Amino acid sequence: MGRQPCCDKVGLKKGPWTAEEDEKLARFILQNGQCCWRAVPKLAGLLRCGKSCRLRWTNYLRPDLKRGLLSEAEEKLIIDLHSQLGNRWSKIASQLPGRTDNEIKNIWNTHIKKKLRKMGIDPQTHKPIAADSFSDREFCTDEVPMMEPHEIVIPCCPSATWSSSSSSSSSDSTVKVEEFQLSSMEWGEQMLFWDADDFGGGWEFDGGKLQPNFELL
DNA sequence: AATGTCATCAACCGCTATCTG
DNA sequence: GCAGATAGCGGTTGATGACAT
Repeated sequence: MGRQPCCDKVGLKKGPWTAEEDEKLARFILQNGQCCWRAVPKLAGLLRCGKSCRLRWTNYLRPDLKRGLLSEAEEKLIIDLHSQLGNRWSKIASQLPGRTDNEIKNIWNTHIKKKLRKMGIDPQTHKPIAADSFSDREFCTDEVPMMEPHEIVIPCCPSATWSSSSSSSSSDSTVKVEEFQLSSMEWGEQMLFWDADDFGGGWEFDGGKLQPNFELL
């Protein structure tokens, strides 16, 4: 028998969303709220499966989404949470208002992993990579010295401060940054970012096209 | 200018968890 | 308790743009 596919694949559109589709979906959700994703495409007049609609809304159309680069504090929080939670992206995302699990996953895989490796930290275990195996190419996590999770410290930029929303910060970490030669970290890289408070608004329909009306205050 | 390579990110796929009858 | 339906999650892929040669 086998389970039914999440949606009838025949005649359904795949691939990138058009502005028109975005408008239909956003308008529908804003008017009716989020419920019963399976029914959404039909009711909103979309040739997409409910799953695709949910993803599009969650990752792109939601008005409360932050856009732009991550702040240093957000990046540190992600690293900290990842050391505690592992690849539980949705759990991590729930601690970062305005960020999606997909976004965090992408940022982790493209930026943070590299940064940690560069720092000599294994991104999966959050443990220092053994000196001989740390040759900026291939890493063997089996050879790293054992270290308890509570001993891990996320090196931080001296000027960085935790926002009040960073409830689960690593403030109780005890290992000195210098012990792992991490003091020359690159956290100081200039990162421009927009804070949620920098925006006033969300989406609006302008001339039949869905437009973000985020205005820098 | 043309081509190749790499980085990024939106979107899809398949699996699991949860809900409902 | 069971089975089917649905939602949600995490891994992976593919399109695209930026950069290097």
